[in-house]
Amino acid sequence: MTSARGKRPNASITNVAALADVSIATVSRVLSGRRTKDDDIARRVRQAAIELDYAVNSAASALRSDTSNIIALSLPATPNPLHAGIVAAISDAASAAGRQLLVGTDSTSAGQHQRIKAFIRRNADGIIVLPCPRSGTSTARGLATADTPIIQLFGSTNLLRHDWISIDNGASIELAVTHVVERGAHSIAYFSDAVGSSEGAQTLLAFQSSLNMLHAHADSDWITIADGTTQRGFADTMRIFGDASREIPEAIICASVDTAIGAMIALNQLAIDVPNRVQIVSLRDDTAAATSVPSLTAMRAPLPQMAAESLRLIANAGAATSDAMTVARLRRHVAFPRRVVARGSTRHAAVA
Amino acid sequence: MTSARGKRPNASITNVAALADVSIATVSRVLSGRRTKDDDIARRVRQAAIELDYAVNSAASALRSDTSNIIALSLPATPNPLHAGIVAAISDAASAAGRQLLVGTDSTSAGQHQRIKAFIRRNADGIIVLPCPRSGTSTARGLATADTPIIQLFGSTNLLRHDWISIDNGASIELAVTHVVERGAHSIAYFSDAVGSSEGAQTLLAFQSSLNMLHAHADSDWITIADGTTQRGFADTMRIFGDASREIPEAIICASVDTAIGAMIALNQLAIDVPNRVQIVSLRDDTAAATSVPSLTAMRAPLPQMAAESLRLIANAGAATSDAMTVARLRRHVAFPRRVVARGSTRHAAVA
DNA sequence: TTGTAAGCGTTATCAC
DNA sequence: GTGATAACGCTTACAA
Repeated sequence: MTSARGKRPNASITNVAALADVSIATVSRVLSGRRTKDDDIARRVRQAAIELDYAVNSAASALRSDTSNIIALSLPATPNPLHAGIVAAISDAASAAGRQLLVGTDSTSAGQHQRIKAFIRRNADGIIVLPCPRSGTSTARGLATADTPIIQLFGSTNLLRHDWISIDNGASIELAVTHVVERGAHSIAYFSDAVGSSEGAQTLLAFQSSLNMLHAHADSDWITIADGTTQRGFADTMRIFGDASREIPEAIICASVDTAIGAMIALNQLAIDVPNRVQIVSLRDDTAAATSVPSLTAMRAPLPQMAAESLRLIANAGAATSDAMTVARLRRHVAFPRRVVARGSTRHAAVA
Repeated sequence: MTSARGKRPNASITNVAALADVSIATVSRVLSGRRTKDDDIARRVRQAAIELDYAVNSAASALRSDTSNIIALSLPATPNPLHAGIVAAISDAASAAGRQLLVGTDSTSAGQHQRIKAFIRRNADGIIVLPCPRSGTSTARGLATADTPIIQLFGSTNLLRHDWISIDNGASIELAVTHVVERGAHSIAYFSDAVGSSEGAQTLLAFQSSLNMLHAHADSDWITIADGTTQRGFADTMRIFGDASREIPEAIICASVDTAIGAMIALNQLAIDVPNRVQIVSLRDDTAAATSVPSLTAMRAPLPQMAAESLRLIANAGAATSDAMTVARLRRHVAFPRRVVARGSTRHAAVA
């Protein structure tokens, strides 16, 4: 029955001002950091705020100052396992910047367009969009005039006509090839998945040129293009490694974790040692990679960096528009390579 | 260069009132549905709103009416593939109820506690919490007094002392057993994962009692408890099905998709037909289940229903508290069984 | 540096 | 049922 228990649910700035014996303007200035001095007044205000368990009313703050401290994220509704990591990374970055995260999912680009407009109405500080597949250019038009910064995250082409943060697939596979070559592999198989023509072709090209650059080679039938299933990895591996009379590659690069695990099961059946006889790298990562035996070396998108960069672009966009106004701003494009997470399916790096 | 291009970015209720030649109070009433008549005035107001591309300023609305139209969701930061589906389901349900979704991720229950307090400060209409593993009871205490409804979603125990929506594991496995028995299986293997003692034990018990009830049986070494990896499914299946001199089960129930796929690869190696000789069901679903060959019958949590129920509980909580006030409200617990998604690894249902 | 006071756009209250 | 008007809690000129 102490007074602490019956704490008033929502104290307002007026209560704090009264308790600290200053004006509400001073309270606002101290708590928002617009008043830098750390004297007795500042201390009294902060003390009063703590005592009353005060926190600014975000609705009032948003109404008056026209800034919501909200970052919005539009996702495709298709439950992609990567989405969970993306949401977590952006949530973290937003929290670090003192902002909250509004999320919406839609299954069509038209729905996504509506969603983005709703975000703009909410006066979000910035909007991050993972475009739905085959999102038409229609998405871009109606949003061009809005002054809320919009960032496209991922996607194989710049569907929205805005700043774009994506994955550098060419650099990623070059890193994968480098990883196994540095660990002693001279011959490499590549189990590609047949993602959209341009992206898949580009990655394949980068694989070939990485081989040349690093003096490694691949027989033509070591490069297969199919789905990303476990069975496919198993079948391709059985075919390529099952014939004892032929040369076998010293490493496999797989487009998916499932394919890599299928390959590992097949190699285990054939009594071919991983990683000493054959090394395996997956271009994607997920929880199964860490739990397999041996654990699977895999690449992952640097989500925290990509999220931080998104927020940085959003923050800068505000400055840019106030400067350039009606002049069309340059669209920025930042592409990150995936990072290698070294695990048990590749060897320790050779000491030169 | 039409006037449409230069459309004023944010028209306010005053502009709409002027254009419709009514008072702002009437505009508010018409657009918020508090005025039911559909006469000329209502039409004029709606027309004017469309013409000006007007949408209410949510900050002002939230400030004045003390209701934010925001649902908040707190997730563990660990990137669980299920999270993507959960976010999508809740986003859909929230959109259907005219609300937006605020999301925060945290890796500790302490962080989650802070997050929830921030959501309460944002004046969220309701908060949905997926508790972090081993979240202590500390999470519950400080939040008990808040009148913002809080719902726990998933989790194996009611960590928060609030309404709770979860999965009925016993009913789920009973449905799985029924599914294969109805399709002709009399003997069933179970590849369990060793999730937390209570939940795992409970599911195992339900498996046994389902067998009894449906007159099916399982040899004791057909029930294995291990991790959920593909390799484990492969190894267990090779062991149980590889000895031609022994009886083999007519169905396998697997705790994970990966394990089920490992089993399917093994059966394929052993030239045992799926689904005609052996049927397979996974207790979880993911994208790999649909793409395997044959595709994998799997169970999934009814996320749309669970999300809708969450919002229903939140909506009702408002009514309940205004009635009961200081009286401790009864905590509600709703448990949904997973649903079977029938695919190619089980047969067509036998016609009785 | 501080306090005073004017709004931000909406909904609630009150007369009519 | 409608319209004038007062609030909601905060930020920000502007005056002291």
